[in-house]
Amino acid sequence: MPELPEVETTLRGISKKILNKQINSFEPRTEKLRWPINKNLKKFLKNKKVCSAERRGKYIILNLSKGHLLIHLGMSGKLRVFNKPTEPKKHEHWDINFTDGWTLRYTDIRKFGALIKIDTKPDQHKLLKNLGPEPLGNSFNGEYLFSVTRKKTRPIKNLIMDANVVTGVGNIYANEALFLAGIRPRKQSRRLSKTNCEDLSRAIRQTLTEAIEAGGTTLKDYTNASEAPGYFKKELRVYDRGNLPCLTCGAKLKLIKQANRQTVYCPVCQN
DNA sequence: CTGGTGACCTGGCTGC
DNA sequence: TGCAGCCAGGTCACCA
Repeated sequence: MPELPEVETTLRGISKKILNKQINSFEPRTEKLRWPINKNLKKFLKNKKVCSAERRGKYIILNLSKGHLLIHLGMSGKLRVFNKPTEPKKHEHWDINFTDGWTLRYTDIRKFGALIKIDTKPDQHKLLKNLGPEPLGNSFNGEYLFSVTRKKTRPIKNLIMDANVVTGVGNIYANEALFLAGIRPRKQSRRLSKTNCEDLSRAIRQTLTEAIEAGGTTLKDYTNASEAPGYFKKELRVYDRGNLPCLTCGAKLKLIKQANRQTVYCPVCQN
């Protein structure tokens, strides 16, 4: 579910509601999500203040008065902040309760998300230290993409979905960006021209930016921190449209399986 | 080093 | 209706 725009939308939704608040208690209701939840986390979080919140790729980092908390939403995770504690339902795996009565609650049907305490500098954590540049940042551009595609034999879609090449581009937006750039997903990375790389980096930036402005994509059940759906779905041109006509030329969109993921492209518009 | 695959987990949908 | 089988937005760990 959550790709970069959904994570960004979530972060914006929770930030102002939790900033500068002090943590009263942490209540886990599961032993583990993707990894076991650190047993010292209750103690670690007690009385800590949330100084700032930021995003790195699809990770949310809460910077505390001492230490950091790393949150990943996996495939189905959601964060919500509310001030009237309700009885936690199934799949609502943890709460961070603040001293003013507000609660940050995590819901995740598939338990692919993560909650990790970090004592050192976050960017040196093994999950973060190898991440590629932010697709919306200045260091991600055609020149960068050109340099990392040289000598790479793997398909370009696999490459841009590799978080160590560029972080935050998931399946939906990889499909969309490749369509926008007119490049076939299976094209070998090293075969991309300089122009291809410039088009693709621009397409990735544009796709993500538009999705953030729309509040993320809602496919099945994504909602933002206020439980509102995202409105980007109506903007999707290829994802989830296999065998339907291309919105540009009318040709039947190809649906293939690539790297175990649904991949859709237009055989006419993309080369 | 590079690249491909399995695994994690649950629910929803399809088709028999 | 029931149920087996397949699929899903992510990505780490492991293997060749």
